[in-house]
Amino acid sequence: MVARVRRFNRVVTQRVGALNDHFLSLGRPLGESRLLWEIGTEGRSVRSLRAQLDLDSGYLSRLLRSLERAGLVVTGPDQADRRVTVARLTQAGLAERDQLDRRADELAASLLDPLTERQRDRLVAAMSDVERLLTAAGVRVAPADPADAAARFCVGEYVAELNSRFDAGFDPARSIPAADADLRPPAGLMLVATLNGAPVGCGALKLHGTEPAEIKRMWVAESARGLGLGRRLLTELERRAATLGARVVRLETNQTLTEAIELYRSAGYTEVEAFDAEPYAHHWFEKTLPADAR
Amino acid sequence: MVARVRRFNRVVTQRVGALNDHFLSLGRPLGESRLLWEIGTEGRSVRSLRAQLDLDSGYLSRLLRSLERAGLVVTGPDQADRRVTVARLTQAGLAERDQLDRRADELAASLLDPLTERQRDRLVAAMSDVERLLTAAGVRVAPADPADAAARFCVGEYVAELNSRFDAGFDPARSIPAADADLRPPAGLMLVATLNGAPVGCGALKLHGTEPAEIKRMWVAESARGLGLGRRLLTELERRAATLGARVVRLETNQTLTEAIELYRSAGYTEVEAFDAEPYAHHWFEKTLPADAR
DNA sequence: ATGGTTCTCTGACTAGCATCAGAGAATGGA
DNA sequence: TCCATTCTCTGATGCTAGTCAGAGAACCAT
Repeated sequence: MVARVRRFNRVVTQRVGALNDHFLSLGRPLGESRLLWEIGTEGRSVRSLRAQLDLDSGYLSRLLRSLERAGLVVTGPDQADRRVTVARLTQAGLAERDQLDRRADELAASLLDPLTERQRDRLVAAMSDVERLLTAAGVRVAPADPADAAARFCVGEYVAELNSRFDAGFDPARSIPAADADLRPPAGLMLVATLNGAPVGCGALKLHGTEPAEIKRMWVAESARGLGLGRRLLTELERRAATLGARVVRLETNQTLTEAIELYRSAGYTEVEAFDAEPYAHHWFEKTLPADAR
Repeated sequence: MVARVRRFNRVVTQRVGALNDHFLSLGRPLGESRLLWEIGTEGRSVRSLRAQLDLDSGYLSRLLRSLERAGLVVTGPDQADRRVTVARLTQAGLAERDQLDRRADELAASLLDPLTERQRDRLVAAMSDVERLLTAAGVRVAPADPADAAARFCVGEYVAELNSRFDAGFDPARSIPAADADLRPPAGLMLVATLNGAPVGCGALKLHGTEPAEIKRMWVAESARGLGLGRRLLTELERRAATLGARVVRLETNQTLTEAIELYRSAGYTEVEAFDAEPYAHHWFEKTLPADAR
């Protein structure tokens, strides 16, 4: 299995990676081209570019200066926060970015070109699988403090989504509360999933000693669905609940969250009588954790 | 379709490419590590390294000098041709190469690690597909002179294979000859397929004006089977035969070449009476070229 | 207002990757 | 034997990528 992955790595870096770099440099250093691309049509703050491309601030500054000298970029202070510099593409910069776009299309087409129709279809299908699964493999799940920016972001998205999906909206003040302290060891814990540094999912646990633990705040970003992330978060929460003493985990959910309900059922949860008075819940589930996980 | 390929390129170069580079440099410049790897356990001539890695001779020399200084490599003149330098790994060099090997395994494992069993199986299956099809897309098919080294190599392999597969061996002297001149414009032509510079297949055409053209010397290297290369060569030969005036193409083959017979049938060839006295043939095929190809 | 923090920029520097020109040894064919 | 060619190496040189330290402006909480 590992040998197959290595073969894949070799072939792909040779055929795609090298070509990619070569195609995307239009007589310009690769770093500059990449930066030009990432600035995008709308312009971006230097701050966010630095975070995403993971570049040294001095280095990035120099790259920008070089693009500016070439007349492809203009920079200026951000209105809201004048420490922040915003970079925007000029007409010439936009034109060059378009050209990069076209080159990338050509590169992709050149990969497909020598193949028959059927081979192309199979290649594209296989590429989609690989891309999806590599993305899934790139998601990191780790405990986080509920007050962290990433955790806050996730919970905010979670609330917003419930509010848009529940028939009568969702007001967290009316729901059974889960304060930060409840989701922080030793009372509980919170897991946050990140992809390339951006938060894309979360899940939390309220512990009650050997009494059933409660699963809370299960959320997966729109962009990260179909990667099996919900199941991964759920499995990880169960594992941690078990090692922290729980023999049973339970949770409640709303009837509009059909994919979540499906997940719980397929993960071995069974529906039980209401065990609390959560006003937004229609279904209550619980699962006895396997003995070997405890 | 192109957009999907581009997504794939982005995700893969990010997750595989970058990691690859990072993993494979053990405190040593990437170029040196790669060179160390390519020298292999058996040692290689500087000449072949330069050809494969496509490096400047001065640059390569410097890299070798650096590895030599580090005690990982020894170089010496080749016995057969004392202009050529042969590089061999020392014990230390072999040990470092082993370590690179292990790192590459780790990298591959780290890609699979966060996934479930099922996801891994799917990922590996999709990777195999992508790898196979990208390899297929990397094969270049181009006309070549029958006297070129690559063409000679292919025909040599072709003869060797027939000799090993035919029940009574194969002696080209007893077969109907096809001299270089017959396979060179305007009398005919020869196509050679190469993968990363190495010849992996061939096919030839003997033209007879508007009379049926003959297909000869169809061969695909063991290592390049399953890529649809036989079909691609055949299609390309037919196309060229049509543009050069032929309305029909024909060929003869031996009963032991079952996959070739299958290819001809599925490509629309029908079996006909013997049209020549080729002693090694059991089946004679012909195909009328579609009018729009002429 | 003040002190700590955030953000960007400049200067100084290093390592790596690469190319070109030319020298010198070995080879092979006329 | 001689001349063209092949092969490798050294020297000179330039660009790219990236790091580190520190300065100065803007911001924010107190």
